[in-house]
Order: sequence, then C-alpha cells, then structure tokens
Amino acid sequence: MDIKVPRGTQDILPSETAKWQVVEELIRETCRVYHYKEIRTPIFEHTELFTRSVGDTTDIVQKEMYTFQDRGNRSLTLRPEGTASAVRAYVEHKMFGYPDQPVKLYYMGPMFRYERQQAGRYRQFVQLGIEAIGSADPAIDAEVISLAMALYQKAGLKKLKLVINSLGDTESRVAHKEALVNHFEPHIEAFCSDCQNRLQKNPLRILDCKVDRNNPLMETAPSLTDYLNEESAAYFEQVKEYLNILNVPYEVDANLVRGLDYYNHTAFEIMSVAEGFGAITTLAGGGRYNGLVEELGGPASPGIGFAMSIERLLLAIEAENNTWEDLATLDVYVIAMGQAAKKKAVELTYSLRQNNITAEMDYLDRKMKSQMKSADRLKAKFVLLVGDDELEKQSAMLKDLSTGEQQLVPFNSLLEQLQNNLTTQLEEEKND
RNA sequence: GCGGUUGUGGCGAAGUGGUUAACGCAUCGGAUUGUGAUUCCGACAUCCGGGGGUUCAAUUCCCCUCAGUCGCCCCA
Repeated sequence: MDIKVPRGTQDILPSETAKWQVVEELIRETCRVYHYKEIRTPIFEHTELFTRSVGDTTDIVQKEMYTFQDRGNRSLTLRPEGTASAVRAYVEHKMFGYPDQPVKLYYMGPMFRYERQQAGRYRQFVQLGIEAIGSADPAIDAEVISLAMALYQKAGLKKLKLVINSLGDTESRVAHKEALVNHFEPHIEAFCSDCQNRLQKNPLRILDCKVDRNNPLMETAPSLTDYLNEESAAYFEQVKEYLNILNVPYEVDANLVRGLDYYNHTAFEIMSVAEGFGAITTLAGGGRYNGLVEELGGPASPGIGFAMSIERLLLAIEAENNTWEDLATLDVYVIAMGQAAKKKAVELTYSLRQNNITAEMDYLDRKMKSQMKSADRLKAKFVLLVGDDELEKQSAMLKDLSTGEQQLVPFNSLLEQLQNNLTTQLEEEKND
C-alpha cells in the first residue's frame, strides 16, 4: 500500500462519521430555525470569480488556490471559500429580484486551500457558510453573529470569545490606510520583512504583527476606529447595541482585520479559548461585504456572512471534553450453525431489515462461539440462534444479551416478539 | 515557502553495529462437539518508510528522499 491520501486531506472513517452527522444535524436544524435556506453551488468556479472577489493581493489568491486548466482551456479553481460562489449565484439567478429580502442562504461543504497542514488546518476542509444578502440593517449583522454563537452553544461550547470590529466604509478605509502608510513609511526599515511587504499591500496587517509588536510605533499608530466616518461609526454602534439586546457578549478589537478584500464595516471572529487547543484558535470568521454584489455584476446590494470550520468545531468540542452519543447500535445478530441453518439465517436477517430492525450475521462461517463474541463486541441487543434443533422446531432461540435470558420462539411469531422486546427495552432505558 | 519532531506487525510501543526484533492490545485456533466474561495454551514482522553509503556485518552510524505531525506566515 503506497498510495495515501493527498497531503492535507483526510479520510473520515466510520468510527468518526457519527459525530460529523450529529454536528451536521445540529447545524441544519439551527439554520432552519433562523430561516436560512440551503444553497448548493459547484465545488469549482472560474478562477476569475475568486481573484475579483477575494482580491488578488490576498494570500488566498496569491498562494493558496488549487487552480487548473480544463480540457477547454478554461482556468478553473477549487473553491477556497464560499461567499464568492453564493454571491455569484445571487447575481446569476437574479435573487435581488426576489420579493423577500434579504435573501438568507447557507451552505456546507468542502473548501480547498493549498497550505501546509497543521492542527485544525487542512487542504480540504468543510465549512458552514451563512450569507444574508440584500439588507444593510445592523440588526441582521447581529442576527448573523448570534446564529454562529447559538450554534456553538448548542454544541456545548462555553470557552468562546467573540471579537468584533468595524472596518468602516470605503472612504474610512482609504483615509485610514493613508494615515498608516504615512505613519510607518519613514521607519519601515526597522520592521520585519513581512511588514515591509505589508506596507503598501495591506498596512492594516502591520498592527497585527507578532514580530514587531514591541515597536514603539505600534502604540502611536493611527487606529481604525478614529478614522471611521460618522456614518460608519453610527452603524457600528447600532450593531453593538443589537448584540447587547441579544445578550451576546463581545470584545471590540480595533486591530481585528480580516484577510479578504471584500469586507467592510462589521468584521468578527469567534475563537476557542479552551486549553489543549492547537495554535489555531479561530473557529469562525465573517463580516459585511457591501460592495461585493456590485463587483460581481449585480445591483448594489449589501451583504453579510460568516464561515465556520466544521473540523475546528469538532476539535473545540473535544477540547472541552464533550462526549458523543454512540449512534451505532445493532438490534439483532443472527447466528447460524451449519449450512441448513445458514440459509434460514440469511432469510431471517433480510426480513428483519425489511422491518427496520438493524440486523447483522456472520459471513465467515465461523464457529458459534466466535459469532457470539462478535455479537457481544458489536453491542447487539439480541441474538437469534438457529441450528439443527431449532430448524426442526421451526423456531429460533432469541437471547437478550443484556440479561442473558433466552427463549425459543417460532419463526412465524419472531418478528412480533422481537419488536415487542425492542420497544420494552427502549422504554426501560428511558426510565433509567 | 520556512523550521522543529517522528516514521518498527491491524493498533500502541521497547530495542541493539552481529546467529530467533521485547512486550501490551486486537485478531485467529485450542482447552470448552451448540452460547458472550475470566483464565490457560498456541498462532500472528523473510523484517524495522524508501534509496544510497560506511562496515566483514546495519533496523541500529552517515547522506538523500518520501510521508506523518506540530509550529511560523496566514487563515476556517
């Protein structure tokens, strides 16, 4: 065996899929309650979609995209994020014309970024994305943020930190960027090489730099908050007010910057503060993108959304020591002794399944003892035993593995008997 | 892209420059001709990620390479 999964990808094995299903179910239910509808878009798009929306100076576009030529010489890219696709679909299907605005969408599926793997980071990973397009009401900002928080709470997470900031509108951002460049440029040679690159590209990131955090120029750098124009500042105030109304605790971090170009106004990030988490603690991130629909050819329509990583959600749940209900249950294990009995066992197993009873049997012609061990290991509730004696009596031995009790039951009343036993066992569990 | 670390059977994990590579778990067989625990007995790595080198001899030393993993950058 020398072919392995490609770097940064993983197989999610049967022993793991149960928890994925639990989380996925929780997510769909939450989205339903918040009245977001699922949209499914292709896993690859025209490359231009991402260069135009995400921004061609961003890390994602510059070094992380899986881009390829198809046989028709088109440049396609495995989607690195979902907002661009959702907005593309919004424009393409003229959802701006829908009577009910904002259009509220969610999607869940794999995203792809070419990066070195590390704890909580993969080249193929699964994101839940939420988008509300068509409203510039600060209340919907609060709704989107609270949806994310509600989801984590339902998943049992407590050690969370919500950080918000306002990037302001274009006017505010341009003014601030100019101020930053003026502030750092005269002394930029004192900064790390990354920061020197950031100066023109994205000076906001300099504020975030860990290498240069002790440089005195950091303290005196112009804050984004001071450069918000009146309208942007007022908008941000209202978002905070709505979060207060919803009792969603947050911290304002004036240095919070998101990596994608299309963001403006509200930006937020949710982190896990659980110990035992890896170096990457961001569970979800999002923000407002008021210019994006227009950028992709639609009418000016404001939007806001977020993306959260399912892998990181799972990691966070584990880091907080929450446990998973074991969903893999087996009602009946059918044991056959001898070839004649095997034929009956095959038939019985099939009919049980026809009646929604989870059933399994041995396909290795193993001895009875081995089959019993399998039934035990698989945590079967009941065993149905068929041998020559039983065949003669047109019956099967029905054994309750939890009590060890067994009784001979005629074939023709087996189904009824089993269904009775299963329901009484279920009720007893409830009473415990 | 850069750096740390690891790479021995299905899994976990010891180990040494030299005739049979510990041990634990799991699995299979038997003790127990048709019953799950425990116990006891037995089986289970022509080979120690791959390639090259040093050596009389390498899983153990050196080099290269590949892979996993963690971290930096950045992000979900």
